Amino acid sequence: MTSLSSHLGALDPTSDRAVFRQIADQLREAIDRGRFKEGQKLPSEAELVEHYGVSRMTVRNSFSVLQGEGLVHAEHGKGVFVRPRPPVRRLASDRFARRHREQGKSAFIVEADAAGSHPKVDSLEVKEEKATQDISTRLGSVRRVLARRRRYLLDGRPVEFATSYLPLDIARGTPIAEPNPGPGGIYARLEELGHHLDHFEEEIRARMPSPAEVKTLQLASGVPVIHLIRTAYDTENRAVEVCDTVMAADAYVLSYQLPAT
Amino acid sequence: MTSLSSHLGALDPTSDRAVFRQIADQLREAIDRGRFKEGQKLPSEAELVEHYGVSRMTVRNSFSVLQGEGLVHAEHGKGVFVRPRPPVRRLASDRFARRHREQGKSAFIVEADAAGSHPKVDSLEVKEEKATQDISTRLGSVRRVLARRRRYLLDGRPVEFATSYLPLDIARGTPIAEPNPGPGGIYARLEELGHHLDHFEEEIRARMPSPAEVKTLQLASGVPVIHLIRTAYDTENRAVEVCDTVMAADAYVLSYQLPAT
DNA sequence: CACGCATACTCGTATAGACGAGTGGGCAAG
DNA sequence: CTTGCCCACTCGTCTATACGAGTATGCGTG
Repeated sequence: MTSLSSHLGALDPTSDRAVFRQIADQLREAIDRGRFKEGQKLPSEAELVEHYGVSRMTVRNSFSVLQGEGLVHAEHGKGVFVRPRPPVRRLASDRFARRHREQGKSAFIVEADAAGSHPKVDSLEVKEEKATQDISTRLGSVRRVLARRRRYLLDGRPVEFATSYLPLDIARGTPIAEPNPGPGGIYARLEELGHHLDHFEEEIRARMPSPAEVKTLQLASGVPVIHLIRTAYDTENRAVEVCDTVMAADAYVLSYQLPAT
Repeated sequence: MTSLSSHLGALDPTSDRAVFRQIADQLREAIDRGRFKEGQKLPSEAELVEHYGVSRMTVRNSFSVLQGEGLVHAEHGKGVFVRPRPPVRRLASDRFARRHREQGKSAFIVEADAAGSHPKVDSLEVKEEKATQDISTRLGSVRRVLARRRRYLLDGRPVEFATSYLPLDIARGTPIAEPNPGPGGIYARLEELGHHLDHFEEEIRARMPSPAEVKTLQLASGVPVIHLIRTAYDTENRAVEVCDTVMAADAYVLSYQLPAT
């Protein structure tokens, strides 16, 4: 009677449920019940092979099910672990209100500092480029745009990758085209330039990440991304900026406040 | 020279990239380039085994990578197909505005009809039950609640599963406790009962579905869910309803309009 | 023509074995 | 004691094989 028996039961050979699914079910239930806690190591493949009397590929198949669900992750040479739920970043719908634009630091830095995290922004890239069909449509048929790319990290972990697109006639030759646009970010600069912001429109999708996104955000398998596309409109109802953001879904909760009118 | 060669290249034995990843890469690229179109069948496992000269498990491993990315799905006895992007349902942030509450039919039915789809609502369940810790907190420490559960289908496909929770002192004995609450839905009834709605708060998360959610929403592998929790507040700032919604992420785009003030 | 069956092709499940590579601990040499 | 190597244990990759089960097609029988 190994210690595994206390957490995991036996297989039901009469069940028509596949063996690897039964094993995955038992592991999932043990995790849900807290028998295996966050960050804790699950039994090794070899141990499960012995416990259940199945082949190694069957056990690996079970693990791959749980990986796909985002419940566990494997580390080469170490073991398979219950995936810890990282602290989430809450994005409130008023995060672009003017009153948050006073300070010199970016909203991301200020907010993360307040939450006791160590924020960082890297892979800054600012360049002019051809607009994609989608961006062009959103900005009102512009051909070329200024693209500002940056990646946000929290405590060393990349959590978000964002690109802002602005029409060249607005951004060229202004602080917006500088790597550091100054206090209050590009929205403060836009208003200084006479483009008074009226409202934002945000589109939200969720999907599995592309291989490139997995790399950039160092995503574990089984973690989707939230894809947010924000368009900023000025008081003349002209789209002055489109911000395309891809976030690690396990690190974010988006929050919106809506009037009931 | 089989027809596969026109779409798929050869393996690079000198690469340190795993063979199954190289195969997945080639298939992914062929799909991205449109060489395999939506709904189209990919080469069978046996064909790829022959084309690449690898074992069947290696080919299956490639397919499982693409399945995890939500790019393809397998059908037993038929083949592996490029997963079609279903038509998405766009949820606008003004979808609960009073002006949309006039008609007799539910917002879901009206909207889907307008889009030319065939909507359906099923698995209606209305019952009193004990509030979970989370729901109780959101509703302001209530012990028991009225729960209204329903599932939404579009053209026969389940796309959304929602549960509304209301405090018993508000809902008991009212049309809200009936399976069909009448024109304008429960928000119209709440206002008739004197609970004038002031604003909503929506929390959005994305994650991989639980096995139960996979079953209820008939989700293909590699499709995340959007988890939306909406709280409705009346003019006295009391939470009068919490609606917990799980949506198939490939069927939805959420859209929010935000003031820039 | 209609039905039913055989068959071939598809993916699903499972076994057994082999070697590679990352990790960490213990032991021996310096 | 410190350094460095070896070894045991971990997961990663790949092969070869077997049988099961769902699907589609064609052919022969009635």
